[in-house]
Amino acid sequence: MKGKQKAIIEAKANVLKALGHPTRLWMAEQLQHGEKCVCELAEFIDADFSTISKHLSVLKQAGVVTDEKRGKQVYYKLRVPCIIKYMSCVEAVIKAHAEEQTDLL
Amino acid sequence: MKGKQKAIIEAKANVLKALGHPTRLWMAEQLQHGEKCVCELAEFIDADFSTISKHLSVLKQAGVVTDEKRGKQVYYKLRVPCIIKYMSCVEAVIKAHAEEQTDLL
DNA sequence: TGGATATATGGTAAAACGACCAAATGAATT
DNA sequence: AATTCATTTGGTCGTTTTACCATATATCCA
Repeated sequence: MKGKQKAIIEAKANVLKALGHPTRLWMAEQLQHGEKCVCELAEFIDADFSTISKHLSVLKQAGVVTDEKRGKQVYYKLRVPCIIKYMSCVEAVIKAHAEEQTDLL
Repeated sequence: MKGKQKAIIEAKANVLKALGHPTRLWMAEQLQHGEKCVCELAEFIDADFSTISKHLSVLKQAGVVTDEKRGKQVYYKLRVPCIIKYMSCVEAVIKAHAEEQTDLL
């Protein structure tokens, strides 16, 4: 694989990897209808604030979200909202997979 | 978050995580137009056969691909092809992200 | 200015991951 | 039945991830 192709696929994998954690995926889904501040997200996540902050940082580094500080709070939003629309397809995967496993019983 | 919602989001994150590795993403992309056997994929990957096999196993466990043994060979295919169509959106993310970083210079 | 609030950063330990090697399996060929 | 080919599995080890705690930073309010 050539250098550029390789770089592209690595960048794409990085985006998917960033979304590949339950907490981060949940956060991204919460942002699909608009920005939220950290505290709004944190309200529903049972983890240390520092953990939440680091997850958001991973999403940001991958380019999935952008952040903006306003007053005391930092607001995050999806850079490209389609990233979450895709979830319907991901759901199709797990549904098909689950059905197959159920059929085994 | 309730048990079922939690399980769903974990399964979805698992799918994204499975695709969140350059080698595995590349493999999935190779399968977008139909099945391939392990040896066909391996031909272009510079890694041990056992490594390749384990990557395929991760994709399979996540439900992204299914496998079928025919003769001496094992053929893999995407369970739900849309999983790769989504990549255009992932690309939009990295493009937007890259542009922003370039603007900083 | 001092204190409270919101968020980020550094350190650390446990767990998960990824790559390799060696060995096992399973199907086809001799 | 023995050998070969395609793939998987088990073991090991260095690297990365994740979660927590403690501490820092930045903004607002009194």
